[in-house]
Amino acid sequence: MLALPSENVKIMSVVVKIKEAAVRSIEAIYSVSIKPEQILVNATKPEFEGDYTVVLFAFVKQLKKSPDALGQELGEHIVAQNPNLFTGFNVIKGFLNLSVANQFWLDFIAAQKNNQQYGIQPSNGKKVMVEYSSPNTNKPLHLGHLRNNFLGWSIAEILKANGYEVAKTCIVNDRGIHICKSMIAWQLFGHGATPASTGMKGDHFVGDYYVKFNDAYKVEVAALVASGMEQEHAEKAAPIMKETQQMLLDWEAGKPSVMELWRNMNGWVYEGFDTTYKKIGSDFDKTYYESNTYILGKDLVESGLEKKVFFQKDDSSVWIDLTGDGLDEKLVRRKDGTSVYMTQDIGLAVHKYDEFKADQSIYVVGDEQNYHFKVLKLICQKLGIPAADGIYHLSYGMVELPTGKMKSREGTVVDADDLVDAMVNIAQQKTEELGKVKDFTSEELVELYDTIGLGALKFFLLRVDPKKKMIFNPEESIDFHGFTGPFVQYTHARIKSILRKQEDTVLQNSGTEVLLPLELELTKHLELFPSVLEEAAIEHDPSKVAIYLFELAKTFNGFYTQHSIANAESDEKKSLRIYLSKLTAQVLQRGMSVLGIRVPERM
RNA sequence: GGCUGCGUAGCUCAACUGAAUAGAGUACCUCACUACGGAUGAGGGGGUUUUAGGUUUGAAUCCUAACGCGGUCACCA
Repeated sequence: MLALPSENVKIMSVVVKIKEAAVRSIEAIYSVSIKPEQILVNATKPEFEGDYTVVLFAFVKQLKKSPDALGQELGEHIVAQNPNLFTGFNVIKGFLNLSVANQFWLDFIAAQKNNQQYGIQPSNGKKVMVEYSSPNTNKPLHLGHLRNNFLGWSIAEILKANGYEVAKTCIVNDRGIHICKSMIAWQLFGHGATPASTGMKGDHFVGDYYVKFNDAYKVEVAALVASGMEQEHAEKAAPIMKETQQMLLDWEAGKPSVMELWRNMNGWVYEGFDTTYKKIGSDFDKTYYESNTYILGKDLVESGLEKKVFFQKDDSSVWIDLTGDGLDEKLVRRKDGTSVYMTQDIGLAVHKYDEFKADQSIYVVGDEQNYHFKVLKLICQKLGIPAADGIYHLSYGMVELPTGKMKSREGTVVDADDLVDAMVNIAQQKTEELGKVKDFTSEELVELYDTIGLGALKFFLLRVDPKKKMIFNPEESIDFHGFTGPFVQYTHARIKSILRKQEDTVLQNSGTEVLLPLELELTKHLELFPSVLEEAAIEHDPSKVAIYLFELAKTFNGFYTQHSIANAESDEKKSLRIYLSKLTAQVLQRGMSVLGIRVPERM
C-alpha cells in the first residue's frame, strides 16, 4: 500500500473539513484526543435532510453518551463553531446529518471555475516505477495484455496526477525455449518468407510459426507413441524438440547464425508490437530485455551465501529456506550454475533501483504470480536490498470469456489487434447511423472512430476492480449505452456543443445565487474529483475513476434535462450553469485522460 | 492434498474497508422528443449477499466450518 505523506494531503475536501471540524468539537466538548481518521463521514442518504453525515456509534462507548445526546451536543457545537460551513443539523438514530452552507459551494465554484489544473497535485518529490505489458516475442498480444497495458498506463497517469514522478517500464521476454520454437519452425517451414513478403504484421507472422511448431511437434509425438513409445518419453524424444533444445544452447553460446535469426525474428515482432502499442496508446520510458537481464543476480547469489541467507545443497544448487515464513524452500541457482527466474528478478529489481532510485516499484502482473512476488519481496528483504520495501505487486485478475478461460491450444484467445479493429469498426458503424458528423474530413473520422472504439474497450476493461478477475463478454463490450466509455464521451461532446453556442455570453456571477437541488448535486460531484484521484492512486485502482466519471456524466445529464443553460431564469443562473458545465467537461476530459481515453468535441 | 483468492438481481459489476431500506448498468415492462445534441432522461418489477453457526448496538464486509469455482505449489518464464 502506498502511503501518502501526511504533509502532502492538502486537498481540503469538504469531507476532510468536516472531519477536522468534528475533531475540534469533540475535543473541545469532551476533553479527549481523537484523530480525523476515526471519524466516519458519509454523504447523507437522500431520504434524510442534510448533506453529510457523521456516524456517531464509534464514540458512544468511549464518551459514555447516548447516540442522540452526543449528536445533539456535537451538532450544536460544530454548527456554532463553523458558521461558514454549516447551516444546520439533525440527529437520527446515531447519525448526525449536517447541512452545508450554500455559500460554501458557490465559493468552490468561484475558486475552481478557471482552474485548468483542477484535481492535479503539485510534485511531491516521490518517484515510482510502473512495470507493465511484459510481452513474449513468440506471439502477438491478446486480451489479457490489453488489461495489463491499460491498467499499467492508467496507474502511471493517476500517480502523475497526484504529484509523483513516474517511470513506465516494460520487460520483454525475448529469450528462452519458446522463442526458439518459432525460430525452428520458421527454419523448417518458412522457406525464407518474411512479414514483408507475406504482407503480414510481424508479431502475427512469428506467432504463426509458434503455432506451426506445436502442430508439427504433436504429429511427431503421436507418431512416436504409435510406434510404441511412452507419451512422456516421446515428448522429449521428438526430433523437432531436440533441435529446439540444441538451438537454445547455441543461442546461449552466442552462435552467430542463431543470433542473426533471433535478431531478425524479434525485429519483426517488435515492429508488430510498435504498431499495436501506438494504436492502443501505450508507451514506455524504458524497455528492458530479458536477453540482457537474465544474467543479472548471479553475484547476489554469492553475497546471499556469504550472508547465510542462502544455502547450498550437495548437488551444489543454491536455495533459500522460507519455511520459517510459512513458505517453502525456493531454488535461486541451478546445479549447473545458471540462474532461475527468481534470481533474474532480484537482479532486475536491484538494477532498476540503481537506475531510478524509485520509492516504489509497481509490477503489473497477473495474480497467477502472487506467490512469486511474495517470495521475491521476501528474499530481497532478507538480502537487505534497498529496493525491497518498494516492491509492490499489482496483482490483477485474469480476463475470462463467457465460455471460460482463454486457451491458446483451443484457439479461444482473443487477439488484441482483432479486438481493437472490431471495436473501431463498430464505432464507425454506430457513428454513421447517427449521422451527426457528416462534415468531418476522412482524417477526422478515422480519429473519431479510434477515439470511440478504443474508449469503449479501455473503459470496459478499466471499470472493474483490477484485483478481481473479470468476464469479457464481446456483446456487452460493444454496447455504447449505460456504464460505458462512449456514454462519458457523449456527455462531454454534448457539453462542448452547448458551450460553443454560449461563447459570446458575457459571464456575470453575483456569487449569491441559491443552488437548486440538481445544481447542488452536480457541484458536490465535481468537488469529489481530487479525492477520487487520490484514492485511485492509494488503491492503485483506475476503476474508482471510471465509476466516478460515469456518475458525474449521469448527474450532469440529469441536471441538463431539468435546467436550461441557454434559457436560464436569469443571467446569473446562466453564468453559473456555464461554469458548472465547463468544469464538468474539464473533469470528464481530465479523468478520462488518466484512463488513457480521449474525449471528442463532437461525435 | 498444502497454501491462497473468490462466491452479491437473469447477466456484468458497486458498496467509502463494520453503519440508515445492499446500489448501478444491461436485459425485460411503462413513460417523456419537432431537443441548449435521444449515443438522453423519468419510472417499474427483479436480492434470505452460496449454506450453517459465531462476534457486535449494528455484518455482504470480521471469525469458524461446509459446499462450489479459480490460482499456485517446476532446476519454465
